[in-house]
Amino acid sequence: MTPLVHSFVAHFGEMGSRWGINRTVGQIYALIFVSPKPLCADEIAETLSYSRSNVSMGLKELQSWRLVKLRHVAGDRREYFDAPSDAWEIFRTLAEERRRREMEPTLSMLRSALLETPSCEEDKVAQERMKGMHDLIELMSNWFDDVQRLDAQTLAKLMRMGARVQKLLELTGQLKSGSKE
Amino acid sequence: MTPLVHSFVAHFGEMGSRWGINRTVGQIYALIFVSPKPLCADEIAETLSYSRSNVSMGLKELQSWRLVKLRHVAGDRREYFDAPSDAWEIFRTLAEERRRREMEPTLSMLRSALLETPSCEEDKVAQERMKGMHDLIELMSNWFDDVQRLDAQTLAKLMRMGARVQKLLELTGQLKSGSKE
DNA sequence: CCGAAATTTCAGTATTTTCTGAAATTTGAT
DNA sequence: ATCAAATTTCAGAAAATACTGAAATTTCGG
Repeated sequence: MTPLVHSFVAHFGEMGSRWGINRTVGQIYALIFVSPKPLCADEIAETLSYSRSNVSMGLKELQSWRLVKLRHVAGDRREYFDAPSDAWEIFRTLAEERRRREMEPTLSMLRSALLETPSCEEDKVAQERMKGMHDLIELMSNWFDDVQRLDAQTLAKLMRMGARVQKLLELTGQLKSGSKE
Repeated sequence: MTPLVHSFVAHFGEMGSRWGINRTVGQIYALIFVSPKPLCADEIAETLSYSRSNVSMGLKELQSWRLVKLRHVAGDRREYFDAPSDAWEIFRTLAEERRRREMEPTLSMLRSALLETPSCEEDKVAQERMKGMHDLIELMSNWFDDVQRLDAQTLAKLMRMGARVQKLLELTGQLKSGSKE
């Protein structure tokens, strides 16, 4: 590993724990991400000094997140892995997986809590707060879904506009109300 | 704790670990969030059956995330805590803190990696990938910054528009190119 | 400024998570 | 079908993290 790659890999290892993934998984991903060619488990285990079985588990985890893809090399029985190199694609995948793993379970918990009949004043207040949380998460979940469908270029354009979108919104608001009158 | 509150608290405890926070911290937050009045550390420790010192640490953590606010009750020396109940405000705070804790360190690591002179072909490829990641994170970071300044109402409107924003963008694109010709 | 009430710190323990190595299973070329 | 190469599983060891209780510190009413 070159010093450049080493510092990238180390950073992802440390960051991993702030996310839900552990150090090993973070490092494996970083290594695959910057590698010019697909890597096999043995190469990864060797480079990072982890046991073969630990790497096997890490790769399973990364596959479950759809962050790495399995490749086959002609005339080689081993499994090779590479990562999509397009940052947008990675972001989409991550957003989608997180929605599935974090937002959806929370939404369903909130929905069933909101169906309960509050048994006291305390529960009434609790439900109000939960309603606010539910509505926001649902809104964001749907938004993700919509945005997921935009192509990278449009998405980038939108982001670069940033707060200026507000101006656009005001403008269309005026057009609408203008047409009504 | 009523059964309703209990299930909410339990869910946050479990979810906590998918985030970077632990079970205790997740539960403390959930309890404060749905409580109709500010709570003091003793009440929290009692309700959740955690030691007083554990609750103290958890509250410190939540304060560092700016998810709970310290309150004082007249004629009572104890510290009471409550949580902003506006879901949008919470989302903003979280986005801001995560940017600070996750995006900024990564950006600075990437920036210094990109300043290095690549020592081999492998490093060249690595830098290309890092560049893609850097640019996306920077774009998102700036976008967060912009969006942070919009009021809740505008933000909600934007989200509800979802993918239809694209139409708006196409429209303005036409207006612009139209005015040039 | 005293002292009781409250909070924080921290060393040690408990629990959880990660990691390994050996054994079991799967895979695919012959 | 065979069997060696490759992958996976899993029980237990190692490491990291969370939690407690006692002691230290801070805080504020008097």
